[in-house]
Amino acid sequence: MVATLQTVAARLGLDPSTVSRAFNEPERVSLRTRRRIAEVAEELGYRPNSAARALVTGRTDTIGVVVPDVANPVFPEFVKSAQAHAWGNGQAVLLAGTDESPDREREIVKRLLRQVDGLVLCSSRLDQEEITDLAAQTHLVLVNRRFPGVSAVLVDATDGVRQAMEHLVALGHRRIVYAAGPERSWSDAERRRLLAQQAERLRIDLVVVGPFVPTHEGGAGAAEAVRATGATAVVAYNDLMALGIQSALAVAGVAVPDDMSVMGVDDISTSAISTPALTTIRVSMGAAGEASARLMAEVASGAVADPTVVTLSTQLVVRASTGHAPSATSVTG
Amino acid sequence: MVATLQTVAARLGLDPSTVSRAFNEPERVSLRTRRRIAEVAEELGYRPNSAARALVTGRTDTIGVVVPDVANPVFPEFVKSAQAHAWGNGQAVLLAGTDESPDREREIVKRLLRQVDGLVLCSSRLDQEEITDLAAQTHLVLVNRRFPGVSAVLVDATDGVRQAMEHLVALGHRRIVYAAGPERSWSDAERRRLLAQQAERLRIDLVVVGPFVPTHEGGAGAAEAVRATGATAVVAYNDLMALGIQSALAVAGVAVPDDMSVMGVDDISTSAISTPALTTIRVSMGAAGEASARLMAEVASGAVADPTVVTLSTQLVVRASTGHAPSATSVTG
DNA sequence: GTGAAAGCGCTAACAG
DNA sequence: CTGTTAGCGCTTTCAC
Repeated sequence: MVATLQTVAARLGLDPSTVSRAFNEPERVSLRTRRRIAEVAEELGYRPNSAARALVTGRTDTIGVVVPDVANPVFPEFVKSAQAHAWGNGQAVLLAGTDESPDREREIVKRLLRQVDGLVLCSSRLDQEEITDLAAQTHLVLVNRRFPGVSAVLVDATDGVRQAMEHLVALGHRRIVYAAGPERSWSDAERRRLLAQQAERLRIDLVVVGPFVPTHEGGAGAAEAVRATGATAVVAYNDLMALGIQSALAVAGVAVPDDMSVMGVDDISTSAISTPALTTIRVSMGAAGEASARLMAEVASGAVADPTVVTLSTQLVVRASTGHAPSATSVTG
Repeated sequence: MVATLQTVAARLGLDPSTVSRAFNEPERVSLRTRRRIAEVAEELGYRPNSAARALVTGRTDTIGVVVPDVANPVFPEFVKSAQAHAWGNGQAVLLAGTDESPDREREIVKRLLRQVDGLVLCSSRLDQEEITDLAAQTHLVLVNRRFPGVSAVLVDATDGVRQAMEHLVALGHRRIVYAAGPERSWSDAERRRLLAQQAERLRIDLVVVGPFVPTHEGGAGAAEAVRATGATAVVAYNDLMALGIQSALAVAGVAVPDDMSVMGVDDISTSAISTPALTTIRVSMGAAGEASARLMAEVASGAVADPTVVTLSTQLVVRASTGHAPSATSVTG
């Protein structure tokens, strides 16, 4: 038999409402009663029933976090940070993974919708119309996707991409290939755009191959196409792919960075300890998680939620995989 | 204005209970009415209010998953699998990380207790008394910890450890060091026990150093102590530590596996692509996640929940980090 | 400073 | 097959 407010109240000859107040508006209850209540509540092991509370207040103190793939190394850091900060704001986190499937994402969002105060959607693949619809029904924070009128946490790869391209050009590369990620991804489109812009500015060739599945395997599968372009350096959609490309190149007898420089995006923990260590454009997913949680907390506090866009900057981390200049024979420029 | 059962019912001149039945016990409602309800519900965008449902049914269709560290590479796979399977069973997953702190774990459990149908506790550091208490209040599944009368998913390292020790002995190692993990960890105690047992059986020396923090940094910090033992092979509490040890040994000019063999436990994804690739005792956290979700689903279905213990076996994966025999000079046996 | 009463949205007997 | 009724545990006016 679980203790409820009524149990506690009855035990003290009080009304449930008083006990409720003792927890929610302590200043409106005399110190003496408050203490007696605290004591009995503790003794009975009273814990508030969140469903009952949610039913009357309309708030669940829970947010939903939806990511494409929980096991993809970029997300754990994001989820960890988001969870920790949400918790600090009194919110629990419902986590779900879409397996990169829009259908699944739709289904998840639909089910989660009414049991959370807000939804954080990472790299959402939903249609514009669906996003609009959703934004009307709940508080929404988009990560890695920009949408008019909706709060978002965006990674601005401008700095990182500029540094990356300048780095490669300084090393003597004149033809660079981008191994693209998921077709409908906002991040991918953004990276293409920035790379093209820098390539033009620096007057070098940029060629794109893909799309590829943004995993280690996807990268391994991309290696052949990458080589076929005749480029001396490859920038992959993310570190996982870059690592996969490195592995496949190693198997094919292509030396990194001597025959081909490799670069990723994210700076997942493995990148620092791979061989060769991977040069990468660092994205702080922890910061992204924190920002998401903060936006959600503002929303929950009932603040007038003007859509807010938080932009996180990126930075090049140079490691061994782009360490040397390309060998003379492979330079085309 | 959000649509409720009442809204839908009113629109059709029906009673809310009929609409409720249309969703929960469709066979008790005529096809015609059911269709009209479906149509209006769709049109109004009706979504059930889970708080209201939970309040009356007593079930939240949500389970809590508590892990020490969301970003620790062993857990994402676990969480992913648990979430996916729980979802398949109609349950959402509330995720929380304890930061390896018992106090935080206590606090989390306390808050989650009344908003879930059950709790999956990974590597819990709670006191025995607290576990007993908790088991009385909710459905409990322990992962990596055995406790009388409580369902659990356990990793049986027996096979893996035996294979590991035989492998090392076959390579000529006669003195092996175990770099221990967290003091209060059931897994750590278990690994010590099994290693000692095998060492005795195989008549070789086993020495233990630690405890260390079970991270890459913790491993790096352990390297010196490991060397000081004069052992020719080290088994670390987990892959993260093993990788850290490898890094630190490399810096110190100790060749792996020539001067020292290194072995971990878990087979996290990084282990396969580190240099040298890490020999490890593979633990399938995905299987553990699935098993946890299954136990929780049984519990939720109201089945008489005899405590069930699921045991997962382990297997040695040999890679380069134990590839050679120890060099002659360093063999003591 | 505390009590009384109403109701959040839904389900679960029980009637009809 | 459908309507009626009651109530889950809590918060929130409104009285006193």
